Amino acid sequence: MATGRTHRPATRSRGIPEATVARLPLYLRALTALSERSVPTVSSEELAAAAGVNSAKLRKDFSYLGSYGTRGVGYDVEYLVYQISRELGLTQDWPVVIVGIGNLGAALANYGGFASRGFRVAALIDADPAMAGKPVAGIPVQHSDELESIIQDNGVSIGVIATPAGAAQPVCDRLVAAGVTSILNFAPTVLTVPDGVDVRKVDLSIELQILAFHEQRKAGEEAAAQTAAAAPAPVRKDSATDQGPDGDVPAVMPA
Amino acid sequence: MATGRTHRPATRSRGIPEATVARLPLYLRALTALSERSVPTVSSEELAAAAGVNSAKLRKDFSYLGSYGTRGVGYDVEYLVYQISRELGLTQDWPVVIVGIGNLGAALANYGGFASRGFRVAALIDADPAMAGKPVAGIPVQHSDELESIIQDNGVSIGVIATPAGAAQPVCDRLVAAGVTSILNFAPTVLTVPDGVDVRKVDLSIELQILAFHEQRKAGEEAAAQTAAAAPAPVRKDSATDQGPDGDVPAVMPA
DNA sequence: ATGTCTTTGTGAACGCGTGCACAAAGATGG
DNA sequence: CCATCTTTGTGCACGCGTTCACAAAGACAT
Repeated sequence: MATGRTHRPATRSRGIPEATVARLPLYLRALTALSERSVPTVSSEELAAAAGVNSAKLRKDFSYLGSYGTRGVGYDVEYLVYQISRELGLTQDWPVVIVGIGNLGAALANYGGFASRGFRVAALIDADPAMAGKPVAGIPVQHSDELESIIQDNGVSIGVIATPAGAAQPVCDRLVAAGVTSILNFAPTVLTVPDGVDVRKVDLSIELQILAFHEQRKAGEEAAAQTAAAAPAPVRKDSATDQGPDGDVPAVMPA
Repeated sequence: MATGRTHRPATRSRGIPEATVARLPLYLRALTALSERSVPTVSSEELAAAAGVNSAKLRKDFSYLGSYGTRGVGYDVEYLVYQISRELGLTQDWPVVIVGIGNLGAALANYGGFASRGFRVAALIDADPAMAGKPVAGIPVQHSDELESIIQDNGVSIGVIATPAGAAQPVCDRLVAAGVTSILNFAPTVLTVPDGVDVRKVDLSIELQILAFHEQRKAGEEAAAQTAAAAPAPVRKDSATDQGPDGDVPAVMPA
């Protein structure tokens, strides 16, 4: 999972559990595919398989939205698409700004999945004056000086941060001060925001590290002890005898 | 959170809870920053603040790894960096292939966070023959025909999929058949893999939709009923009286 | 109209994750 | 060597999320 919500202790928003909200876009995507194939109805079992979840979980998720199914038949695809879209707030248009137009920012600007779901890239913003005016994905990049006016003129409430780590917090502060209340953060930093502002984080490096953990387990399930002995472990600092430079003695659990 | 693990029912890997594993990279990043500033020790309170988590949670997380702290003092930064790195499997080199060198794939290839953590981009692979040989991030792109041999020659066990949605499952199948057992998927699709293969998913569109949900709640906490009445809701299919085309009558809960 | 069959919606049990609160451990000063 | 102070490590309770299993509801055939 490349994401982690920034605290918010599972604030069950109006009775819909956070875990359910996180799955709704998944259902929506599967339903949209069915809709394009003109499939009229779908059972919880089929839809769950398409979304990669347990069917009981899916039914419970939908039960939080209301009773939208028909027993013995299933769910009306079009109707459900509309209900989920409305619940997620996708029936309205969300102007979004992307700050930091490097490789990743450019990739995001070109990403088609935004426009198709009610998200509109209102502006691309970068701190580099040389970038200003250059079109990326058909939109001219604007300089960060104009950040505040862009936010206010377009009524932007969602900001995407794709800057280097060091610039993320200052940019975040300016976005929030200008009126942004939801932030998607791609910079590898912990952002501090006031109450009432939502932050979601996408961290590519963390995802890989989690994969590496499981990979290591799979690979070294039998040869684990061997590698542990071979790797040079830093000596644990013992405050009483701490005078020489760090040695190469492998750390062993003291008795 | 831009990620969601693909089932694996919280498989507590060797006693370390999945939730803890997901936080270890966060601690590691904070610790690395401290290490660069030559800070010798850190308390759970300080480190927790830097990582953006509760200090009790942090201590419990570390307790799964062992007793690496000193009461009254805190944790030795260098020692802890090593222990977490080892636990995550970052003391060894992980060759990684990136498949699909579009905007996103190129951004990933250029992303510095990989190399700095023991991940090495072994190859860039794309299906477009016109891309073959073109250098991206200093690495020449190779054609998908060579996917299997690249995987095997380099002993790659982690693959990153940054292709369009339609190509993701076939690419995934080929990766798995060639020996890859961990996949980081950026394509907006549910991947089906055999047991023993880990899949993590990063979905930009889903993250934005979750933000939109909370944004909508914040914005329309008082004007909710109003917008619901204004939006044109598709009529619910009533199987008994289903003859005309869809009307515009707002759907209302039947008595 | 009645019976059968399918599929939903949900009550209930269970397990994981979180956070409190405190005892144990060690450092530090006199 | 003893007292005090800091900080870790963890037992415990609570709440969220998941899953099972089944009753209720409706479609459909006869």
